[in-house]
Amino acid sequence: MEMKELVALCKKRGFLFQSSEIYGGLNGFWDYGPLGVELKRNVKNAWWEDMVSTHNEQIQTPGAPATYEMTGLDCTIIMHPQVWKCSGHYDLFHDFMVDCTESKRRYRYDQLRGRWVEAKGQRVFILGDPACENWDETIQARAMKFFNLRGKDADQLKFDAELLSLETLKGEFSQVLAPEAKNLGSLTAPREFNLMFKTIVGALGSEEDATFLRPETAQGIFVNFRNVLDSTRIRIPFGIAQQGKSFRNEITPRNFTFRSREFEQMEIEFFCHPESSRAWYEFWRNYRFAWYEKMGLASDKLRLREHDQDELSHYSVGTADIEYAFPFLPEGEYGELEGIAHRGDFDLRSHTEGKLVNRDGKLEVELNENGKPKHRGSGKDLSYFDDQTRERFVPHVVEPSAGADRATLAFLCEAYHEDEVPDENGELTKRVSLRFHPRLAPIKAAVFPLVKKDGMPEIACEIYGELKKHMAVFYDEKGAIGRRYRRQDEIGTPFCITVDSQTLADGTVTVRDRDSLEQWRVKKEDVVAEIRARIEK
RNA sequence: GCGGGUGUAGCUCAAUGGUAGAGCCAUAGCCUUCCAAGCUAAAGACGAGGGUUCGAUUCCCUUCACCCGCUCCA
Repeated sequence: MEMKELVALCKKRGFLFQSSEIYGGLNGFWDYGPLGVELKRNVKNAWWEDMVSTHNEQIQTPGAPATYEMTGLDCTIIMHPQVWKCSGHYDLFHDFMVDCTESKRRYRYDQLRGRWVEAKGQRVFILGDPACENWDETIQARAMKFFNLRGKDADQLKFDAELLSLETLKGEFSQVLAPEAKNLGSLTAPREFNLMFKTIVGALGSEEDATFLRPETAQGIFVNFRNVLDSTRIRIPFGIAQQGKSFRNEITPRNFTFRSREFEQMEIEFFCHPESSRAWYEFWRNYRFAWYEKMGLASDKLRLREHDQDELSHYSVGTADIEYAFPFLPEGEYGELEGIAHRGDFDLRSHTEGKLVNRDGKLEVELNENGKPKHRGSGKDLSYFDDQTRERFVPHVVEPSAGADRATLAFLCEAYHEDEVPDENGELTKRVSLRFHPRLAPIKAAVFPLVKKDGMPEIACEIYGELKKHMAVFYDEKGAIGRRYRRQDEIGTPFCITVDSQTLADGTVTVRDRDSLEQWRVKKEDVVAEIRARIEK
């Protein structure tokens, strides 16, 4: 399937529109249409039901190390600015970048390193490529080339001993050779890329009142950890779930809704004893993977990828991504649906003590030049006291963090299906159907009178009314029956119910299955029970 | 943010420095007894802004969006 076809279908049938389309659109923002909103809500509801509201804390979930409790929260998008300083986002999301006007490449300012070198009476600062494996070798080779020296003349190069960050040059780049440039001074001054959306609280607010739209929902859970403990009788191990919008000022939004600037997350922060955190991490990783399979993603397009040690965030003991082979990615590549991160006690401790950094494998408060905490914590005790063991500890956190829009997009991609169906003359014609899991389908059933006479519309309307009390249903009496079936196939309606002449004789109607095209007869008063049973199956 | 490409109706495609045309889809009606049939009617577009011109969808500039590659991706 080409991504183009899916994008076209999404627009044609009202799943997704470009935001502000009549004004030309806005890069990185998308609107859900009448069917899209139902689909996405079904995805979010399935997640919430399966993870939170139908979770039974009295029974040990298969694969779980123990029984556990689940509860929820809904926190604000704008939070106290200190939240983002202690979480690390403030520092991490303020990247300074330099552009090379010669090679048209962009580099992270803090990642560029080089050495001063003198030869032929000229002193220049030569940068290595941030991706290179050996800085000294790379810089040596580039210096030889720049000064046009042969191998035997290598001793003419006089290097300063130290490998220096570009930051030490304080913006004076006229003698700098950029990593892929041939001439000196091709780098622009460092420019700030703010990945968090900034806004001002208060009508007369100034820059000092600047706040940020949250770049993740997780922090709302951490800062409310104490509130949840104190207002409920919940005991560790337990999880707090939250769904909601987050915002990241992505440099390059791309690939339909996959990387959007405004997106919705479905996150769980799971709190447990440090000693069992590894086991819980493994449980959540497998449990969440199985959920996507259960909801219909093909296992050969899904992948569970453990991050390498050097890829891990500084506070994480382990992270795994659940990835899906999106059709817009090259063959063999996968895109992230959900990350399951072991976050240790980084978050709770940061919000108590101040922003932490990893020093030789130990988390310590990051200090500023005066030896004071760089970002002060709340000072509030976020530890946990276990009455059974009389032990006090800071819980460790396992975080399954999913993208609601990415999951919705994956379900759309997976559902898209083309096949051939015989028309009324027995000739094969192309059919497009969206094979959603019935729980996710925006419309669960459609009701048709076969023809618009003999009282069939009245009976169909009656069945429609009964179904409508329980689910999203569609009624259609317009046009040929085949056309009505096709329309429902294209929006993924799993069942079509048709009133025909036999209904008038024996009170049964036909139920048609979207995928197999099979039809069977059901008493009209049993239709609601029949459809509900099949959706829940 | 850089380079290349593309913007005409919901979709596919025309034509034109002087009233923008068709097919499909969708809409309403007729007809129709199970998988996009037929007939009728009505509806629908030059991405946006500016310039040149008597007149610009067409020529020029800017901008926006999308696609591909690079960059970025907590």
